[in-house]
Amino acid sequence: MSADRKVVRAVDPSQIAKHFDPADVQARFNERWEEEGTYAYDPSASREDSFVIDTPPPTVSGSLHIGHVFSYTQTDVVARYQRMRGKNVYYPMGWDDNGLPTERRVQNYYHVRCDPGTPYEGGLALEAATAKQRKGPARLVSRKNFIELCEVLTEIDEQAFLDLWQKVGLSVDWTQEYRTIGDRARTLAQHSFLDLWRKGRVYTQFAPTMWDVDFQTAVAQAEVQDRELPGAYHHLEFGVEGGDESFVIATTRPELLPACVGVTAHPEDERYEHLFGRNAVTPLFFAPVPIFPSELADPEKGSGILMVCTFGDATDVLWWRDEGLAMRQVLGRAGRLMPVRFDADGSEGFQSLQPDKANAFYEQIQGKRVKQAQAAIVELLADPAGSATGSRPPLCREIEPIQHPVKFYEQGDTPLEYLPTRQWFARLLDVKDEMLAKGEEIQWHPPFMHARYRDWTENLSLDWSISRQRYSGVAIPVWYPLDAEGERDYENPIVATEEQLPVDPTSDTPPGYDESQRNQPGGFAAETDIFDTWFTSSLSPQIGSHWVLDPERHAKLFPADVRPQAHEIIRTWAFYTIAKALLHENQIPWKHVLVSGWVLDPDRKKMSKSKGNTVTPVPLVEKHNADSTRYWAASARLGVDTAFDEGVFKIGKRLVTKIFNAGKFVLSQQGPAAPVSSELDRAFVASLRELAAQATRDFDDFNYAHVLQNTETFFWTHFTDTYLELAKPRARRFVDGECDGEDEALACGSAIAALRLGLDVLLRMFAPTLPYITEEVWSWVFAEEKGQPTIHRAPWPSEADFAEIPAPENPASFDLAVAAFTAINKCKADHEVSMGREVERLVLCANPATLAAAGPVLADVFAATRCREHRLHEDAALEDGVFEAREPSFAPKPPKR
RNA sequence: GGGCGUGUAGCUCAGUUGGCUAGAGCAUCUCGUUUACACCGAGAGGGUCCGCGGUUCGAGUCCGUGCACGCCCACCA
Repeated sequence: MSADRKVVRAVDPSQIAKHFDPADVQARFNERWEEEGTYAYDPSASREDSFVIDTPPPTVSGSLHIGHVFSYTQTDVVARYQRMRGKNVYYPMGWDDNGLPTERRVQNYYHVRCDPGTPYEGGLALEAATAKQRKGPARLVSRKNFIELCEVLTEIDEQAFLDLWQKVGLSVDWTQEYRTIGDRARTLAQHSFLDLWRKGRVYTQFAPTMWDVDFQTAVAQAEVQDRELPGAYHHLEFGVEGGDESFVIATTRPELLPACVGVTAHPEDERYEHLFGRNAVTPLFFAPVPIFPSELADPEKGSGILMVCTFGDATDVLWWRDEGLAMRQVLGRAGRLMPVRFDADGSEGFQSLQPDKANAFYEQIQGKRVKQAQAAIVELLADPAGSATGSRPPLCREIEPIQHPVKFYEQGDTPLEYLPTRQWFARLLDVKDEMLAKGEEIQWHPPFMHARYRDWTENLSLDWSISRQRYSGVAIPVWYPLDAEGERDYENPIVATEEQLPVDPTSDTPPGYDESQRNQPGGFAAETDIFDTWFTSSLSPQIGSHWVLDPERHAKLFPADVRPQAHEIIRTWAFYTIAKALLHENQIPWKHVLVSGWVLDPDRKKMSKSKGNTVTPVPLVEKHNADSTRYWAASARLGVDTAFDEGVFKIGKRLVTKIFNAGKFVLSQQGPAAPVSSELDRAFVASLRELAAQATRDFDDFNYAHVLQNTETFFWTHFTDTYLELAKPRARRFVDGECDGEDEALACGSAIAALRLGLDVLLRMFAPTLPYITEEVWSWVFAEEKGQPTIHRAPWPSEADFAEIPAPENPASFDLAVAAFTAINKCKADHEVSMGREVERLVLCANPATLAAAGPVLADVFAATRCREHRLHEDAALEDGVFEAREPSFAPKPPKR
């Protein structure tokens, strides 16, 4: 070897820990990454050079779930890839800490209820309620105290999430943290409202709305879900005014009988045709109500004729509106039957042909909740005195149990009711077509998720109800003028000015008024409602970009590149975010939606607290390590639900250990610095190059799982099990003192260079998924050698890594070497000798073409298998590329030292 | 009731545009251990690719149909 040849810088393996210690490595690098701002967004970079992520702000009041780790890690893998591609990655974290879920958690945690009538108590600090306290009535606290409790608890909850994110190594830029209850989010949500108001996109209306009687608030169509519940048909006999006819209706809600305002059947139903235009008489309350035909009545269902109430369901609302029926509201906002009076002329809304009897009956159900009222009215219906036709009891047939879908607020426990209330709405029905067009412009991953959005949008039937009668949230920036009688003028609300934002109408004064005029006739009154929490979170891209607060920044961050999210909230979060971007700026909010799948329990059932099959993430991440956990998450493709399998964590752990050991071996090889020149090395590099190209294509399509799988397979089968073993003897020649000639030096140097290139490229390909082990191995040599202190800012492998290296003479060289290597290993296994055992001699057989083609790499094979003497034998019967090792004789087992 | 997805080895999953003599890991069995790694290595066994029908020279892959499971949605009589 010539004297001027440089020797590669190698690590001393004794300086490296015997085993990989994840806890130490995680702590060390988390600190360093934060110090060095490894993941910081650079606001000066151009839009084209940036990659913008609209991170889902987790609902902090929800419990930590293994699904969080799963989906957020998947996004992080994409973020890390883009960063290595040289993109300036904007990767923020927001906390969704306003809205009903927060309130519900506060109510449960402290066992309190908000009561706006209770006076404020300064310095109120509560502990989590004890089991004993929970048995008693909830403590009433003022609105202000309640909101303060929300603040305190969400901060605790946010810390738990933050800890988890750091435990799994999310490469979030923590300087870009936001809260949906924070000032910026408030300002922008209120600005959104102002903009929509100016554009005529929001309006207020008194109308029947879906109402949760426990939370006592309106809810939107998107937050409603059906639950299959047992119910029962009750068959009630109705009379007909001015005759002795009767008919029987079937109802599942007999308690709404006093609210009956009409009766309907299908127009072509011969049984009831003759009744249209006449009045029916209700049992118990003797209310005369019109009988009208409707296409919506199904002759097959129940008895084919049914009662219309204010309001039993959405169809009742339609009939009530279309037929101009009376309003007889019996159900109050708290879900109890309100006091009402029946009289002969209906002057108070409740007409009855026999008011005394009607009132007597009603008194028995008044004040009861829906379920109790139902039980009570069933008893009353057995009383012949309540009959509208004669002396038979009006409940005329056995109660028939059924299972039927009932609407619930998705966070609620009691069925929803339709109550007439005043609400704010955003007009979405008239932009359906534009919404659908925007959906086409967005790339959905996987593509079938687009159908979820399209179906929901096409079937939208109500405008978006954006007001909530709650406390923790962003205030609707509106006041109402009061007339001389002190009545609110809802037609002419006073909307806040941009300069006032963020504004709280309950303490701030509307423009042109004086605080002394609050709640005075001729003065003003505050809107006390808050926004639906989605009204704020649908602005997450704009909250990140600062929107109107910083137009220059907004231009660089909006629209975002990707929105990662779960599929069950396509109809809410994705849908509303698209709506906002459309209505405000006629834009799409992001170019790609990445829809993650779910983690199912091992029996492929959805995990839920009630089933007790949830997995708590923190102990799991601690038991395995961050990289293994990330390996598990990144193994699942987008949109695919995965059964939870702890075995996958173990495989990840094994991979991490292997990377550690392979890295230690490769980087401790000392030898001449030389280019990759030997045929086997060139063939190995050629396959590595192909792997990298494929991985880049996959990653550009967000197919991180494919990249991981292919890289892992390559690492194991092409690198550690084969190439590393085949190149090992040659790489060691220098240390073994067998590198005297120039050719030997070049061959040794070639092996070391190719091993290092293999490790270097594979580390970078693993880096997005396994940030800790790759950073650790990177830090031993590459960080200094390449002048890049962190692998997470190193360039993603590209053609540039391979440009200097000549293509192999024969592209099949690598596979041929492996085939020969495998044949000799199999021979050793068949003879039950160790892989390391020396072979005195053997005969390697293959067909003539194969043998000839493998010529240039066989020396490495014989060296790796420790064959001292060998003979090649042409056997034309063997297929191309197949080797067999025959007639071996093995050296004696060396004595144990 | 409508829409979408899934169904491949005992388990968890890959299988691009139809070329498969169907793969990987785990688990099982056999063998092997001084020098990167027992958190290891070599080898073996294991499958009517959910059923049925069709298109094709050829189907795990495309079409039709049925079944099972899951999810989303739907007008509570």
